[in-house]
Amino acid sequence: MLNLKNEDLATHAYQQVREAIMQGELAPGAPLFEVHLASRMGMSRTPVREALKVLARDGFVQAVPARGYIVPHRSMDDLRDLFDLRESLEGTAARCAAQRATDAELAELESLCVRYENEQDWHHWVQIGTDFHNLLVTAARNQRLANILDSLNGQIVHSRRSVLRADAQRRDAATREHRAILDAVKARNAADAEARAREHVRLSYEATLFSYQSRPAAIG
Amino acid sequence: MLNLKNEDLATHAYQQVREAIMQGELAPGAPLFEVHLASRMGMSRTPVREALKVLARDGFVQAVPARGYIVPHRSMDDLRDLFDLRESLEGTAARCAAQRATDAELAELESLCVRYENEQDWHHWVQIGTDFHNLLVTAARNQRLANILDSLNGQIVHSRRSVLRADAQRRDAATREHRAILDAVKARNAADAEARAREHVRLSYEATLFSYQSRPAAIG
DNA sequence: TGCGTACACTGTGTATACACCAGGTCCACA
DNA sequence: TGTGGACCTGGTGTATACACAGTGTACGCA
Repeated sequence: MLNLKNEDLATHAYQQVREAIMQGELAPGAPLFEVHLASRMGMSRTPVREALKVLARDGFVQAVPARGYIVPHRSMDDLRDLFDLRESLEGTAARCAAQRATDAELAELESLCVRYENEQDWHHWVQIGTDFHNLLVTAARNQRLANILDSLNGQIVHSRRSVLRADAQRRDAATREHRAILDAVKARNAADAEARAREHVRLSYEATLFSYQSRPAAIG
Repeated sequence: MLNLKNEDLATHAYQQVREAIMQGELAPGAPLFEVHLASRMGMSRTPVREALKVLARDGFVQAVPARGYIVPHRSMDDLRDLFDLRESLEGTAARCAAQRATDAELAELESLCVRYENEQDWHHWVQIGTDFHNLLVTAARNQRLANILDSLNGQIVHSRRSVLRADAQRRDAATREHRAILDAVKARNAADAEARAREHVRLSYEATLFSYQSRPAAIG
């Protein structure tokens, strides 16, 4: 097959499958067949296989020995593991950002935070929150950290969205927590930035658990 | 090729290449060619490609767009990034272990720690230290965390070994630091366990930097 | 009717073929 | 002698062929 884009097919397959899982088009429990994915994306099995190997390493899909792959169900333990890691790593990101962010980045973070505080439309609000997090991680100047967080966040995007959609109190709290993180980062107070970021993740975990108790399907 | 072992060739290739890099048989800067690796390991390019893709994701090799892979040089920034992540994640591992380790694991950790404190042979001492770390991570009950730490540690095994070999004071300090971590874990004091583990990683980073200033080649 | 076996189907694991691309070399020609 | 371009070499990216494994089903036989 001719490669029309300036990007190899394996990368393309990785992004497509990952996106499909994150959007819920591929639901937990769904088996993933190389042939089907390949024909759906108009390529051969080879790049699809390579993409699936990496997705499995990241935790987006689960390898079933000699039987292929499935989209994994998220158990409560798995959710706990994901949030434990996020707490640790978002904390590190905030700490490093407090030490390393440029003034331009701080200004941009401030601007995002103000928009975050005032945005009414739910979809926009979620997007601004994501942009804020991403910029904070960029400011931490650690590409490995960014890659790991990107992968972890991709795996809980579902539960996060459904919690925030259902819980207005949590939205307000999240907004205040972002502000607290930013204030610490702007003050170049690394220890406080880390503590605030960790607290933020811990509280979202608690909200997620609470939401799960009332509506188990939300986790997915 | 017939698959004689009960393990697929891609997995085998992954382990072989990773091990070769960790042992220094493949030095930083060395180009990695699929064909050569494949013939060296007696398999075709296909499983080797898959292994390299995952190794690149882990950071063990560096993809050169359209030109293959090389064993990456570790810059000072890269070393800093690796240690920042380790500090965060070893801390989390210790915290979780303090909460979740079984009594049998605590007993085994104690036994390893005593052997660590008394071992004279350098190679054995390093091995016991590794076993101690691994058991601590196992006790944390978080497979993702274990995978990430395994990969990070694999990437700094060189500098760690060379620092410890050259610096007897650092060896003594590391021994005391392990003891402090274990005491906190045994006391089920999660916060203290995390703090001790982080301190341990921070101090090894400082020792590594110091070692680098006197003998730059040690980092590799 | 109930059970076991053979076989077709459908998937993965691996090898291989082929297109394409980058870099070096060598030769023709100014 | 210096230079430009054809071509060779050796690599990746992708498609495809083939071997093998697991599962469901249909059929034969007790």
